[in-house]
Amino acid sequence: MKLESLIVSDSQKVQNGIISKIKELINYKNLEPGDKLPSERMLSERFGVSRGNVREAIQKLEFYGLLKSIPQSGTFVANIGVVAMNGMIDDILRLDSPDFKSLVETRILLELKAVKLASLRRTEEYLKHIKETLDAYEQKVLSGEDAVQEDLLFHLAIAKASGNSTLNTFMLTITPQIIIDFGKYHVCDKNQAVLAIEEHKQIYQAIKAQNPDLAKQKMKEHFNVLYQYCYNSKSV
Amino acid sequence: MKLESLIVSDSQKVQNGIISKIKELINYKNLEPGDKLPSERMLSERFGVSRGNVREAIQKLEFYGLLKSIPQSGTFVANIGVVAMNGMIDDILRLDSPDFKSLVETRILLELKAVKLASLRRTEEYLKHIKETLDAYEQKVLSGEDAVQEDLLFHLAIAKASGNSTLNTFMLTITPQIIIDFGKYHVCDKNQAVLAIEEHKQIYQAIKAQNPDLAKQKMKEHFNVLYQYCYNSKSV
DNA sequence: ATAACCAATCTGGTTAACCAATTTTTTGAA
DNA sequence: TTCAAAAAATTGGTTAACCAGATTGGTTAT
Repeated sequence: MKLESLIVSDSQKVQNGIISKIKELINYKNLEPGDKLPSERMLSERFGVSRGNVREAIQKLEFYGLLKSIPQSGTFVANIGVVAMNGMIDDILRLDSPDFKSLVETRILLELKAVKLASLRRTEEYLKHIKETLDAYEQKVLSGEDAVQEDLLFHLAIAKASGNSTLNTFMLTITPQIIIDFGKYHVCDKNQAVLAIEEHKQIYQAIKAQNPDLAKQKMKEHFNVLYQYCYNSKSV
Repeated sequence: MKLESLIVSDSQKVQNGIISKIKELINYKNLEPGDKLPSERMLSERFGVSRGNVREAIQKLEFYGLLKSIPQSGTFVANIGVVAMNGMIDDILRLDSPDFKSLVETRILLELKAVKLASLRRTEEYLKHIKETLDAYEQKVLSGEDAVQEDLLFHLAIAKASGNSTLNTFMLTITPQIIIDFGKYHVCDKNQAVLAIEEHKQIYQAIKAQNPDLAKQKMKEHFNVLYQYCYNSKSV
């Protein structure tokens, strides 16, 4: 699954259509966990679409854990009942494109947790990595250059140090979209970049000192501009 | 991106190899944002792999916002500098398979936020949907049947009511894996399922009353068994 | 009657050929 | 010499043919 591209393309629509058809088929045939789906070829013929389209739809459902393809054998309904199957497919079909507000809101949630965990769990190696990204950011800003990338890498380094692989993955997922929107809305200016150097340093020091509450507090302050931008208030 | 399958397959390895090669190429040729990558055919020949493999690798990097393919034109480096590009590709290559602990830890984080947001933002329609899943769960448990699915749908209904599409997507992403692991470790027994009915009702009432703090508190209590399981302590 | 075996068939996965749109090069008239 | 128009080459996307392994049903030897 992708955290879909923001534009709902035509192929997206046909894919959703196929997913709906597969859902109907599972209900109609009363397929239960472990049952085999008709072959890709049969599905493509029955639905009147190409086999590639069917494969894409199956892969998407496989990503969400609803189906399981086994080579040279078939595609099987995962170990999940028809009720949850229906509910989740409906959810998947109605997945909204992520809006900027929800992206930022979620980013803040993830980062505040990540910085706490990083404070508790950081190894010397990860701490060193954070320090490197910190220095790189400072150097870039002080030389007057744009440092959006280095800022990003500092935050990703913290996520990596959190020791939570799921958190890290999610951060990697939303970061590119955040960057794109940041560029679009011109959130960062030079002045803020200079101020952020000190904020970054304080966050780093708190992580180094293994003080999770302080680290979270400093990260919160660092995000104030984002809060303002999205909610027009200092706290949520 | 997928939140990769837990087994690192062979094709996974060759894909990571190709991603590494693409990274080296970008560095070697000093490609900057907007520059065009060599065509898929040239890359497949240069790397000695099939064009399909190259396409997969490109699509993965496209998912993380690092590349952008334009039909009948070419594949381009996204509007992100070489520094962030290198850092993010390294992160992507080193992405760990999500372990159960990090999944649960992240799930709790997401749900506690979701239940607060749902309390604040729930519409009558979403509230009704939550109520439906609540009743379905109760009925299933009281009739002595397994109700893992209905439990899941209750939690997903709350995520949907949070009004945060990114949060909702992430919940959908980790839920299947949680279910699989739950089944594996036999976390839920009949007794807990009955107790959970009351907990669900209290959560629902708090959301209905638009009391975010109470809702979060009740959700926290509901998760106590998970905390115990993962940390051997009642709170984190 | 049963178990072992084998070949025909069916499966998802992979590869190569094809397509339409785009870009680049060529061409020829002004 | 210039520039527009057309043709050739290149692009990512799509489709159809092919592959190796799993399944299945029938057959045969025990």
